[in-house]
Amino acid sequence: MQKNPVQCQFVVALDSIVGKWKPIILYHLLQGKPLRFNELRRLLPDITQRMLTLHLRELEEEEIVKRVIYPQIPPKVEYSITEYGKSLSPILETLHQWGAAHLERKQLKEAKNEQTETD
Amino acid sequence: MQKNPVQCQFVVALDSIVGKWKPIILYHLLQGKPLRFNELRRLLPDITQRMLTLHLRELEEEEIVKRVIYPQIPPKVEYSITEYGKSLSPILETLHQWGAAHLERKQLKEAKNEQTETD
DNA sequence: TTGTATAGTATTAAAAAAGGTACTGTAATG
DNA sequence: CATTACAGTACCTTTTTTAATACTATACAA
Repeated sequence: MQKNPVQCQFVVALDSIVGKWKPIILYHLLQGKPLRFNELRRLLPDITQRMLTLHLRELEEEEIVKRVIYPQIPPKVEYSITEYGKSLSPILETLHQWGAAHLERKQLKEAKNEQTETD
Repeated sequence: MQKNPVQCQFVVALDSIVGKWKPIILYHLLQGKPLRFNELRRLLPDITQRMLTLHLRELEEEEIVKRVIYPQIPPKVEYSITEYGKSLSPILETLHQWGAAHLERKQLKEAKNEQTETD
């Protein structure tokens, strides 16, 4: 990892939200309702337990996500967004909007290409 | 890559700016001045030619960066941000701000820990 | 007694990303 | 004549990320 100070702020921010599953985990947790481990699994049908664990640990480490263990059997663990984590909301929002526009643009272009090909 | 529609917009947006060097390449190009290949290399002292080429190609593919070849010898190629690429500006800006705050927070916390340890 | 649900861990394998080094061709410079 | 600048490409290795599978413990239900 380059130690370039200019890059740092971007990288720091991106590290917190990048990862194959982090954006969607955050998306769900930002809805506000705490979610249990298996609830998250069901919301991300293709994630493996290992990957979910790893990403949640990273998010917890950065105090973006809070992990609460209820000492019961069978075990219960709830994950929720922290106040600090909520500050990511504008970033996610901006990304989502840009992504949507980007997709639309791509699709328009593809449609145009198909048209000129059949002309 | 998960084909989850909820994740798509995030992933699409992130793909355009994520990569070990993309944010800093974009940062420099967003200054407005077109940059030559080797100028970029000098600005990113640790990047290899190969990595710079690959990232620039990806950015070009997405029409975020424009590549102009001047048929001279020695060759001259200029990279610049496109109008479309400029639309990434708010994302980068938001990320940069959040990253700066996140770093500050981390440093404050470390300082606090050191203090309590020496108490 | 077998199976289910819970929230994971451990181990190994595969795939993707990044890095390192050498090499191209042409012209100008020392 | 050797070196430098330019903008890369080709080939190979290392590192990182992701995936797959099996396993843990406990309690409850059929």
